Amino acid sequence: MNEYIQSHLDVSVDCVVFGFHNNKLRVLLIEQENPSKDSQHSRYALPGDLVFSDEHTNHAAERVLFELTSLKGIYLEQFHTFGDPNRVKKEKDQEWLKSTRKNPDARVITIAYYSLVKMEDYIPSPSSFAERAEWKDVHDVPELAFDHNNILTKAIEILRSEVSNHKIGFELLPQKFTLGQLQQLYEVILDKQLDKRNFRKAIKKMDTILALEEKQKGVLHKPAQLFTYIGKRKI
Amino acid sequence: MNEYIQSHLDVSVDCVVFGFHNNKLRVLLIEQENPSKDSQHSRYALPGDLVFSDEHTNHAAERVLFELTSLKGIYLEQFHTFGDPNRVKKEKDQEWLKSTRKNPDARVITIAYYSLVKMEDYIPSPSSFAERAEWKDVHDVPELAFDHNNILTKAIEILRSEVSNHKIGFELLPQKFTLGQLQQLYEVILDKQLDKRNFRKAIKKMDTILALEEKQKGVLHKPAQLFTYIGKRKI
DNA sequence: TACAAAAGTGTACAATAAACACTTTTATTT
DNA sequence: AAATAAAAGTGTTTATTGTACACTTTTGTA
Repeated sequence: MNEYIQSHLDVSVDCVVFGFHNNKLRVLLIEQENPSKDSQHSRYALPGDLVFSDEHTNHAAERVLFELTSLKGIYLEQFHTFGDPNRVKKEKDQEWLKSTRKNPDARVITIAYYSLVKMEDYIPSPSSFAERAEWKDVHDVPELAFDHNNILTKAIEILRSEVSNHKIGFELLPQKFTLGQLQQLYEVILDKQLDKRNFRKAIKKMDTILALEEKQKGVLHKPAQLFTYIGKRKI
Repeated sequence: MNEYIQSHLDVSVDCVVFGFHNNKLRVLLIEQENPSKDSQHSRYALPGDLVFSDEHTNHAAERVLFELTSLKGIYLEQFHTFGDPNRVKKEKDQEWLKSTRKNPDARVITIAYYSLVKMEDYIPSPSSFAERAEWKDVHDVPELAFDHNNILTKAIEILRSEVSNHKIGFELLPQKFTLGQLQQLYEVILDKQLDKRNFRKAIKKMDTILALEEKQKGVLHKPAQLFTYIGKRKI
């Protein structure tokens, strides 16, 4: 029988949390506390940390997100596990790990989760090793720690395919929204223009979108009717 | 900062390998070697084992499958990671682990992979702790070790949705196949009847299916034209 | 030569997707 | 009060795709 070298193998979770504001798709990043207090070395990362040995990985994702950003009770959906043995071996990664992890040399397998949140409802505030927690435009994401740029890319891919099927997306908007807002959200996520009439036809056919007896106020044009999403939350 | 209790957390891979024969969808199972040599206690499982600390998890899946079944060079696609801390804590699971693992009490997170193979090309033969390796009809799968019945269920779900989109499936058939065989395969996987004319219309529209200048031989009815799949292998 | 077994083939109808332009309503400005 | 700006709101036509449906052909065997 083989001998399994199991020392120094850790498991983490990373969370890709999407929001939408000012017509931009945003992702929640933290700035990792700078061990040497040399601000040159602090950098952005997805919120993520090690899984406790006795907790469900799904629970770990929720807990870690809360610990780093104070966002509470966010449902996260697992989408991929990243298992490259060298995914945390870059020099900068090692430097940071040495100052924070018990076994900085350990190889880390990470399970990635994603979520969509209404930015109005969740104001992140940093804690634990996060110096800052902030929403960044997905088009304006800097180089991230570890392989987090990869993870984000894969999350966006999945977000797009789910939005195309009208499975998710409403979670990013306020409870009451206009069809114009919903279309803009779709256009930003899918990165293409959609036909207004066809879009509205499709949305109105869905039985999970309810027209309210209420109109937009305080806009300098014809006020739009408000709608709400009454389907079961998928994300 | 939290103290991470990282002792006794292992990571494994489990492989769901599908085959097709005699008009049945089959899955490759191993029979775990019986530690007490009391044949009452041996049982079926998906091929799976711990990941080495320095190997890519994708590589681990391929290696483990080879070690347990001798199937070589099979591309496996990751589909889900199972992270319940109690997924190997049933009495029977513990009993088996005690006789084979260095840290039998360790919680084990498993990354599940699936693959489709031509049964004609791959004849499994057991090794390592596998007493036997055999193809079982998916409708006739016994109670499996750990949470492997769950894992299999999820794999079948994914297989169905990919086959519905004509993304995969051809990998289960011999290199040269008839449209009748392909339709039967689809019907078995999707568990529903398909219309022959509509099915053929759809398949012939695909540019990855090539009609050969060759006919079936030795059948006691009108021999069918043979086709082949020339698309890139997805699985 | 007739029988069994599966191969092979087309059309009509329904549903869905895609292209496309003008009128309406409100708040603000002059 | 009238003109303007800004986005809301609304239908029809055409193309594409999906679905339902039944008979003839070809081979090997009896």
